[in-house]
Amino acid sequence: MGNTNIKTLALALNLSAATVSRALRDSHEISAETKQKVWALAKSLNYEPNPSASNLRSQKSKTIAVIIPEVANNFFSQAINGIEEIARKHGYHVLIYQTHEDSQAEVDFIRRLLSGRVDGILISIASDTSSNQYFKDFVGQLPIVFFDRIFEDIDAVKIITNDYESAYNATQHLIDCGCKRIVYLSGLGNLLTGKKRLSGYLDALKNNCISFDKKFILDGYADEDENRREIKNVLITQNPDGIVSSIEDMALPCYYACKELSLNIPDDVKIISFSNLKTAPLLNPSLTTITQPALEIGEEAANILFKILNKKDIEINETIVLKSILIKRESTAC
Amino acid sequence: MGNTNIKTLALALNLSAATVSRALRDSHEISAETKQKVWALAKSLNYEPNPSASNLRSQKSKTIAVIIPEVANNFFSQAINGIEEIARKHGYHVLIYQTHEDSQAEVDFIRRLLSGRVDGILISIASDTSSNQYFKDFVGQLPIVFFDRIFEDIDAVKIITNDYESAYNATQHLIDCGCKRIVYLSGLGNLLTGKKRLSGYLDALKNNCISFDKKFILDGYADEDENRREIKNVLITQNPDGIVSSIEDMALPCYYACKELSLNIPDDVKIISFSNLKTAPLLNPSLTTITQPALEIGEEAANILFKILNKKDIEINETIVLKSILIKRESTAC
DNA sequence: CTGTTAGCGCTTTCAA
DNA sequence: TTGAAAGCGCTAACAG
Repeated sequence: MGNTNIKTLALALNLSAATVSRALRDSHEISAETKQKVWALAKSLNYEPNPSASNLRSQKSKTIAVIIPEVANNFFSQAINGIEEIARKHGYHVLIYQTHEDSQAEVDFIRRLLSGRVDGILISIASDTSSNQYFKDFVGQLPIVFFDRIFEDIDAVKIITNDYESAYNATQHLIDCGCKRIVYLSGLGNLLTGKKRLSGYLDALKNNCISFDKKFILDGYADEDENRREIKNVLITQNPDGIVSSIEDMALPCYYACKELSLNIPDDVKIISFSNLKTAPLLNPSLTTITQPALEIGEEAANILFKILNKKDIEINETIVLKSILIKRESTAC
Repeated sequence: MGNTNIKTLALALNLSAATVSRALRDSHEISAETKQKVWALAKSLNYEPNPSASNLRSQKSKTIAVIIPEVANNFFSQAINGIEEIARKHGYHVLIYQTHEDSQAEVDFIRRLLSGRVDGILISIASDTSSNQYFKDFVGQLPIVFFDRIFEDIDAVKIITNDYESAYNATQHLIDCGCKRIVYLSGLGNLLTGKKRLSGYLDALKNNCISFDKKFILDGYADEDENRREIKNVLITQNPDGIVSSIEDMALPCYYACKELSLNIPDDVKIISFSNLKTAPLLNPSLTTITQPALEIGEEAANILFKILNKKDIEINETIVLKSILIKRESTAC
C-alpha cells in the first residue's frame, strides 16, 4: 500500500532501478556512497519492497504454512509459538490453516499451497485422514515436515514424541501405585500416536501380568456429554482403580464422571492423562499428566524445515523423537 | 512449485493466455465450450494460479495478518480460531505474528505489512505499548481492526468486552458472598482493559461502602515465582477474604499461595478470576471465572474487517462491546 | 560501479 | 468470443 517503489527511489536519486535494487540488498558491487543515499531515502519514505513482485521474480515466498487440526488446543498453540519464533529468526512469515480433523480440508489446503504461496509446510495430520496416498504424491513437490501426527511410511522428516514409552511408563506408574484394573480412554485411534499409546498401555499390563479385558478400552472423541456417559458406564461396570487417558479431552469428562459417582480421586481411582494443559496437575493434583514438549516440537520442526530450505544436507526421512514429561503428584503417590 | 501455468494451458489448448485467464475466472465473455476445455485441462494438470503473480497484478493479497502478544494463550488461541474460520469462508489466508508484549516488534511487523503483503490487519496490542502515535500514523494506510486490547482514541473499529461491568459484577458477587476485604490482582495496567477492570472493582467497593486500602492492589506480571511471593505477602499482611484476579496468570500463583498458607478456598478466601481456561472452574470449583467470548471476538473482528475490505459501509470508528460470561460455582455460594 | 533489458505469471485494456 | 500487448514491482544477465 505504501506507494513508494523502486522506481520512485531511482527517479528521485537519478539512479537506475537496478542500482537501487542492488543497493537495497547491500550488494558488494555498489559504492558505499550510493548505498547510503539509497538507504537514507528509502528510510525517509518508509519504503518496503513489494513482496509479490519480489516473490514472483525470485520464486521464493519467504513464507511457510502450518496445517493443524485446531489452534485452540494446548499442544498446538504451544507448537505454533515455537514455529513462529524460529520463522521470525529466519525472516519468514507463518500462515495458519486449521483442518478441524477434516482430511478433505487438509488436502485442499495442501493443493492450494503447491502454487508457490509457501516455501514449505509443517503439518500435523487430521485424525480423520485414512490414507497417505495423497501425501505420497505431493511429498517431493514441496519441502514438508510432519510433527506429532505423522505417517510412518512417508519420505519426509517427522518429529514425534515417545508415545509408546510414555503410555507404558504412565501405566507402570499406576501399577506401581497398586492399581490392578486399569481402564484406557482411547483417542486418535487412526493415528500412529494413538496406536503407540495403546501399545504402551497394553505392553505394560502384559509385562506386569495384569489381567486385561477389552472392555477396559473406551473409544471416545465424540461429544463431551456422550463421553461422560460412556465413561460413567465403564466406571460402574468395570470398577477400575486406575485410568489412563490418551487425550486431554477425555480426562475431563472422566473427572466429572468420577465426581458424579462419588468416586474419590485418587483414593478410589487414579487418573493419569496425556495433556498439555500446563496447569492441570497444579489446579488438581489428583490428575497426573504426561506432557508433550510442544514448544520444542514446534521449534525442532521449524528448524528442520529451514535446514531443508537452506539446502543443508538432511536425512530426508529422518524421524526425530522427543520425550514427553511425566508429571507425578508431589505429595502422596499417584 | 507446480510448474504448470497459464501459458502451459494456453499452448496445449491453442488458446491465448488471456482467454485461459478469463475462462478460469469464469468470465461471461468466454464460450461455455472453451471454459469446459480449460477447466478440464486445468484440473487434470492440477493447475493452481500463482498467487504472487496474481497479487502483483491485482494489488490484492487475499491475506490478512493477526498480530497478538502470544499464541499459546487461551484467549488468543480461541480468537485465532474464530478469525481463521471467517477468513477461510472468504477465501483468505491468515498470517500470525507474536509480539511477546514487545511494542517495538509490533511496530516492525506493521511497517513490514504495509508493503502489500496483506489486505488488512487484526491486532491486539502489546501491554508494553505506551503511545498510540505510531498507530495513528498508519491507520488509514491499511484496513485495521483492534480487538480486546485497543486504543480508545484511534480512528478504527474496535472489538472489546465489557471489562468494567465484568469486574464490577465479579466484585459484587464476592461482596454478596460476604467478603469484606477484597484484594485485587492487577495486570495489563497500561491497557484500557486493565484500567476498566480496575475501575469496575473500585466502583463496586465504593458503591457497597466497602473499605479500600491501596495495599489491596497488587501489580503483577513479572515471573510467576515472584508473583506467588508477593501474593503470599498480601495474604499475610492484608488478610483478605476475597480476591479478584484481573488476569489468568495471576490466579494460579494466588491459588498456590493460599495452599502454602493453608488457607481454604473458598471458605477462607474466595477467588474469582478473568480466565479463558475453559476447564478452570470445573477442575477446581473454588476458582470462579469471568470468561471472555474469545471465539466470538475473533469472528466479529474478522467479519468487520471483511466488511471493510468489501467496502460495505461501516462506521469507521465504531466500538463493539461483547459480553463476558461470569461462571459461578454450581453448588455452594462463591 | 552503474545502466539497459528482459521476464517472473497473471490480468486487463484495447482491438479485432 | 478471442487475441495482442502492456505492465504490476522486482531482480538478474549482460554490457559497458
